[in-house]
Parts: sequence; structure tokens; C-alpha cells
Amino acid sequence: MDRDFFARDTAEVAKDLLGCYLVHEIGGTELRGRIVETEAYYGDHVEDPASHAQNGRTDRNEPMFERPGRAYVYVCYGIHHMLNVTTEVEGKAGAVLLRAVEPLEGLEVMRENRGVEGREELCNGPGKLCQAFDIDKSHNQEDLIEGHLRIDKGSLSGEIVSSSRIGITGGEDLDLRFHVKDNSFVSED
DNA sequence: AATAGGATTTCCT
DNA sequence: GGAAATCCTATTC
Repeated sequence: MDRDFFARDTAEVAKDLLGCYLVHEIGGTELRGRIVETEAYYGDHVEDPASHAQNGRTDRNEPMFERPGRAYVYVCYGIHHMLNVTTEVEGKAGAVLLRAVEPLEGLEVMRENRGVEGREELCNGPGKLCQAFDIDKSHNQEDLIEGHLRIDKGSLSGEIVSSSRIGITGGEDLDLRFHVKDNSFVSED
């Protein structure tokens, strides 16, 4: 992946990430999935009440201000990890939340991590995706251009649909959620 | 089928 | 002290 890909408008990056691959090489196995659902979160330069960065820089959202193409991992509701990719130029906050992927390789490891069998249940939600791919806070701020955890370029087959983001309060009128139409691996319809 | 509650980090009032 | 970019389980209709 090219660094410039991420150094753009967050919603554009969120859209273009659909069809790309999320890869995690771990212990000799490769976990791979096609990204089918994302959400864009702006920083304090755009009105976005739901963004962590809306009230300025904190210890948690610090990666959102860092250079693009990096991981922003945080814990939600005390248990679940969320994986974001940082966007926009360095110093300008922005991130794309990966909400769902279609599992392609390393299915057995994912099933072990998740404790469920169904291929469609492995990664159809931001918390589940992190559990399946064994992603936690130790990956925070890691570079996703090249490395064990990274995003590879892919092409999208299907139509992109936008809608309002899920599980947030504030900014519900913004169409910043993107997913592949009629794809059975997204978290919701 | 639908709803309610729990797990438990990080931030803001 | 309370809410949050969630998910799983148990209880009730």
C-alpha cells in the first residue's frame, strides 16, 4: 500500500478501503480477509460529534493525529478492541474504523480465536474482527503499510452503499458508513 | 423473537 | 460518577 493512499480525505479513504485486504502474519500463519465494511471518523477540523478526536488530543486518540497509514487500536466498553486506520496528513486527525471483513485465509485460527464455526460470524463486527485477527492494544500505532499487520491493495467487486454510522450518538445525519451491497459478511443491513 | 444486563477501559463533567 | 465507535448470554413473552 502507498502512504499517499491514506493521506487523503477520511471518507474517500473509507470508501476506497472496501475490497482491500486486511492481513495479519502471526506464528507462521497468515490471516487474511477482504474489507467489506468501514466507517469514517473526522478530527477536530470537521464537525463530527461522534469522533474521539472532536475534543482535541488525548492519550487515547493520539494516533489519530499521527502520520497516516497507521493502526489506531482502542478498547471499547472495557472488553472489545477496535481497529482503525489513521488518515489525513500528519497533525490532522482522522481515522477509518474497520467494521467487517470477509475471511479468506487462516479460517481455522480465526475459529479458534472466536470460538464459533460459521464463516459469516467470524468477522462481522468491529470487536469480532479484532478477536478473530488477534489484534489488541499492542498493535496500536503500528505501521500498516508493510509489516506483520498490514493492508494490501485489492479490487472491489460490487456496489458501494453509504449509510449512517452504527452505535454512536451525535452525527447520525452524516453518511460516513460504507459497505458492499448485498454482502453477507457486513455487520448489519 | 425480543429485550435486558454484564464485562470493564478511558475520558469528560 | 456516568457514558461509550460492542457483543454475548439469560430471561421472558
